[in-house]
Amino acid sequence: MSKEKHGILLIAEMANVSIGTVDRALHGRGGIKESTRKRILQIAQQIGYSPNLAARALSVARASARIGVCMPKEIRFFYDQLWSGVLDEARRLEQLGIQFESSPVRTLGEGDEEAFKELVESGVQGIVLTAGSPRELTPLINEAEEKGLRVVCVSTDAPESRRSGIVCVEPHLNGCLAGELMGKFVAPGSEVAVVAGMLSTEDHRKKTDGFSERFLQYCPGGKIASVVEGREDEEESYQRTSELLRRFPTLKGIYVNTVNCLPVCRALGEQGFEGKVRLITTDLFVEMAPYFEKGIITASIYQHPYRQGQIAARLIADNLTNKVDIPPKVHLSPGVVMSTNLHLFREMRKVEAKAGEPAFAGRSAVQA
Amino acid sequence: MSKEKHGILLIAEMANVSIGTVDRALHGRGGIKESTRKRILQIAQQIGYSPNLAARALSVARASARIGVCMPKEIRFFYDQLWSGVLDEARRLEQLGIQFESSPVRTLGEGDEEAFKELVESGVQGIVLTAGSPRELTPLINEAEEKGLRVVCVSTDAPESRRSGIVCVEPHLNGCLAGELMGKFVAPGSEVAVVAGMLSTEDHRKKTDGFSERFLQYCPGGKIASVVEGREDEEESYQRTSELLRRFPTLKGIYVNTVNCLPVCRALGEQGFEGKVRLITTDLFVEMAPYFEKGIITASIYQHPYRQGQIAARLIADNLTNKVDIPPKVHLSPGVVMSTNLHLFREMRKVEAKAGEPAFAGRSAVQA
DNA sequence: CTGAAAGCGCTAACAA
DNA sequence: TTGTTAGCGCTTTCAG
Repeated sequence: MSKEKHGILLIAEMANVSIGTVDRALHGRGGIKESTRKRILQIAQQIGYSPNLAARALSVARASARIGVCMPKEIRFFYDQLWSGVLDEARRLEQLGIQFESSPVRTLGEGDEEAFKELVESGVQGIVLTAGSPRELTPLINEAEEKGLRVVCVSTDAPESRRSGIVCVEPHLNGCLAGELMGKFVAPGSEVAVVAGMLSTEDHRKKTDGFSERFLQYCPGGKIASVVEGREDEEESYQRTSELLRRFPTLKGIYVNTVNCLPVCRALGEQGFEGKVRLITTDLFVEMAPYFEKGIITASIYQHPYRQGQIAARLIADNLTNKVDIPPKVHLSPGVVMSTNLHLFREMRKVEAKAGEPAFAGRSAVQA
Repeated sequence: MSKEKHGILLIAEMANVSIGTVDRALHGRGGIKESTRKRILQIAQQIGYSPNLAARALSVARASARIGVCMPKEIRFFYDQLWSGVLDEARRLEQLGIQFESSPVRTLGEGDEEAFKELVESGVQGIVLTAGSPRELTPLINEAEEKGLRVVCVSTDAPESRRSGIVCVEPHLNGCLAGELMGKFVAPGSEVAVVAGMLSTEDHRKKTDGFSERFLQYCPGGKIASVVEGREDEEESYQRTSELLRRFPTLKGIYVNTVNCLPVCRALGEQGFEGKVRLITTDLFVEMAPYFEKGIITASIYQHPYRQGQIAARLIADNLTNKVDIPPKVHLSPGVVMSTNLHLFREMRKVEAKAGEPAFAGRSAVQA
């Protein structure tokens, strides 16, 4: 048993030819009689042949494909998860001879043009990109695509460009979900507020719009009392929230559509609003945990950063190795984090101090 | 150029040993002097060695790991998604020379012992299993594990067995999440009810318990008015729900913890309870869509069947090819389906008829 | 037009 | 304790 032949060799035997000939048939190379090629393809079809990519990669020695990654290298929040997703997937794809190359940027939108250019010049065939400055990147992306590179945006889009695909949770939908939830959490006729980052940011505006739209739909007689800008600043967010609570003492809910929710939690807690105001936040990181437990955060809208990274990497790899079309849009459904399921998210895992281990002790993580 | 030596061979030459020795050092295998191991690791470190994964995959996949799949072949609901997850992943893993073999059972727990035995006898090295009849399967699983097979349960567990791992959404947690949601949806002091399949089923009982526990915690003064058994029967579920609504006209919420929710929806709709009773269901399939839109279903707890399948397949494959440990438990966080994000779930996708295409033009799907 | 054979880097079984 | 060697499945070159 288990002595069965495989792949190309099997086909060769079935067709009574050598593996060289099979190879020629399979690759449409010249120097083969049309009839034998037909016969061979026939057989391949029939046994459902599919090539062993590892073997191929090994044989051609050069990587069968190189993929570049251009994403923010921030170590906290969201982007670390996004990277994990890409890297975990990269590790598996390396077994197929696909190489990944990274050209990280410091923070979203900071120097991403240079980083992108660098990748293009290094000759990669595909790029995973968080488009921090879409306007500036668009021409570069178009140029790259023209040259035959596949560009897949992840998390942050460059919608006007001709990128091959985008993997994200739509901001508008993100807001909508928060709105629906809020609408169902609070009593009809309630007043709620939104704490955004900066409304000038496309992303935050869309979330705010989505929220308002859906909230009003699901909360009869409800009202958006105010939309304040926290400007991504700790202190400012805290102040503005406090002010908000003073101005609208009967407020029933707050939606924070940026990652910067801790100041809001603090304000809510210190001023005795816990339990009185439903707080819906965005994204997830360890520091939020205590606020879930105290009941200050009612729910958070989770964007699956790890999965986004994973999917983006896969899309490009599949396209490059198997010619699978890249779907123009992959829109994930956001998750809902509540105190019950909080501990199941990757972000809540204790960072286990992992002693340096030989690079080769292959390990691969699984997302939860 | 390019005539340079690489990898393990390079190290071997630098250390004046054979590649065999290098391999031993790198893998912490026995039978090597501590001093030479040190020296070799030293060098590896220094030249920044990283293994050629393609080569490794090729070398190790020689025994062509074979993995068996034993899951219900039901074409609707949940299990079709579970299969998709496994099969999509299988397709990718086949590129690494891993073979999958299936031994489907008709419905959960029906003839799974035979199916399982068959797989074991066919000589697979790992099995993905939905343990429909855990009691009966346990000895078989133990026997298999004893022989060195890796058994990973998915979705339905055999907790008493020595299976290598389980991938699932915990039923208890499932109920808890529903309970927390319900507790936050309805006003304090509300009465709600549970429609279970059969309380004799472990799974349904745990869900019911979780729900009660959390609901009472999050809804001050709340009460579980009744727990009825639908017994997985259309008509019976309908009748019992109607009766329930008659007996408790002020009911504020219902939690259906089985897939069989349509009769409940019907009852609710026909008797004019839409909007008055918050309905939380379990799982997702197309026929539920209209009820979301009409506002009859407020939310559904989603168990990510596709992902469960995917992960289970990966765990075994990683273990077999890369010796990665199988985590004893992978507990996914259930998703929350609401009308806003409904359309983003796989279950809602139109089934596209795909014409047959060359087997080797590999295609692979991506989950959303 | 077709066959034979040499690797690609790594693992594992067997020798020494 | 270490070295040698036979593959893994595929590409590619060189002979027929």
